[in-house]
Amino acid sequence: MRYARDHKAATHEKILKGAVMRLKENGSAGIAIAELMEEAGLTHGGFYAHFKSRDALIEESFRDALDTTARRWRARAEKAPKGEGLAAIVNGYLTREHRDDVSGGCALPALGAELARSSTKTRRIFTAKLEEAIDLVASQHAERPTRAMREEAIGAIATMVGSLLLARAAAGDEELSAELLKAGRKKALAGNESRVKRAALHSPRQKVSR
Amino acid sequence: MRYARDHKAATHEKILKGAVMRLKENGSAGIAIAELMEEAGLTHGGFYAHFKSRDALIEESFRDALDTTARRWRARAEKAPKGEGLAAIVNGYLTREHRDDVSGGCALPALGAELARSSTKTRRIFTAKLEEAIDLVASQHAERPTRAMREEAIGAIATMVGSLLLARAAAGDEELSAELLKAGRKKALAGNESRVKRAALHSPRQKVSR
DNA sequence: TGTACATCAGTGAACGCGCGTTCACTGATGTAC
DNA sequence: TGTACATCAGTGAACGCGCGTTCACTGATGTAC
Repeated sequence: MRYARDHKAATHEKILKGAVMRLKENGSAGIAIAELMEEAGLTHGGFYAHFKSRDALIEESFRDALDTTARRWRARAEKAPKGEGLAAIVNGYLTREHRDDVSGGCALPALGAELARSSTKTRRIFTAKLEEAIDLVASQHAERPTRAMREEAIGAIATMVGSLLLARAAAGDEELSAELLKAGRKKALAGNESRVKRAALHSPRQKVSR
Repeated sequence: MRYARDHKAATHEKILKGAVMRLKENGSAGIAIAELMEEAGLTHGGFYAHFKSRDALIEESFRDALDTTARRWRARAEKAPKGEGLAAIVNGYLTREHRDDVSGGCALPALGAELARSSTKTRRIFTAKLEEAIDLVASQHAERPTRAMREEAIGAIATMVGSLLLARAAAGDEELSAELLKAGRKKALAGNESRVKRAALHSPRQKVSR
């Protein structure tokens, strides 16, 4: 072969990652094959050696974005000290940095509306990943999970996603946008005051990978 | 003139309302002029007697969607009995009916991600309307608004928008989707238990116009 | 009251551009003998 | 070890389609006289 054994897989990955960034940043309409291939250092004709069609690429991009997002939630939770997992997740999520990093950030605020109109298959992947995230957030409490804790976890996730979505839309108004992040952190963590140090609410700038 | 005095304005409105529905349902990429005009009973060429360009139509559609959304929040709050405004807003918002009515529903979960990448002008309209909604929610308490109440209102709105967004994306899994709505209602109203009858949480099916 | 002209929302053919997709071809490397 | 052939990621011209936009034209009504 002309290239190293894993050369093709690497090119596939390169194209895919570019597509994921564009997908989150501009939606599926923002994915243009020629542009994507040029960015990967190739010409547009070669695209079809890697993907069956543009639609297939988009589907794979959704899947990859959701996978990556779920993996990050897990990593963040595992890294956090016992009993402070939720605060670590929330305070790592609702930051200015995450708000300003649409292409690299969480898939849910960026893709939620498009997910709602995507294929059944893609939406099944979404619900599976969301269940993972719910379990993960619910299990941040020391005790064993209960129905009430599951409900609380769902509410916290919804609050996080909604806050980030609105904070991004309001990004032109820095003050309002910052308020959205702060109120979101407080709301997402409300109901957990007993466990969470109030101080955590005031140190949202901590370095946490997304 | 060939038509009634307000005929042109009526046609303009008809095209616009169709565009708003498509915008919320499929995003700006879902707006096709020929299709839109056909639905309005006209041929595509006539479009330019009403709008300068497709982009101008999209901008006006964003504005109209945000206006309508703000107007509805106000109407719902005014209709509600004193002291139960927040519950009325939340329980009218997080319903299956609203979840399933993307084209007719709230603009924020449907357009949030696109708003983030729209023109400065459009985003300024958004922040103004959001401020209205915040004031409205914050003023649902009997007392006079405080900073803490403003923060709580922002958190409640973020929770509502996030819940609806995720409930729509999860619509294929009816159980999970219903859980998202329910947990969202609870979370949005948390911190207001003293004022809100717990019963309100259990009657989300009430008829409330959106 | 009647006639000529101006107006203008709407028509529908035509244009042009972007973009996804196809396809014959390239050329470096691996494999068979 | 050397030669012929197969492989296949990548090239780039070409095709075709959808769609936004333009434009000359229509025809019913209002207005001027």
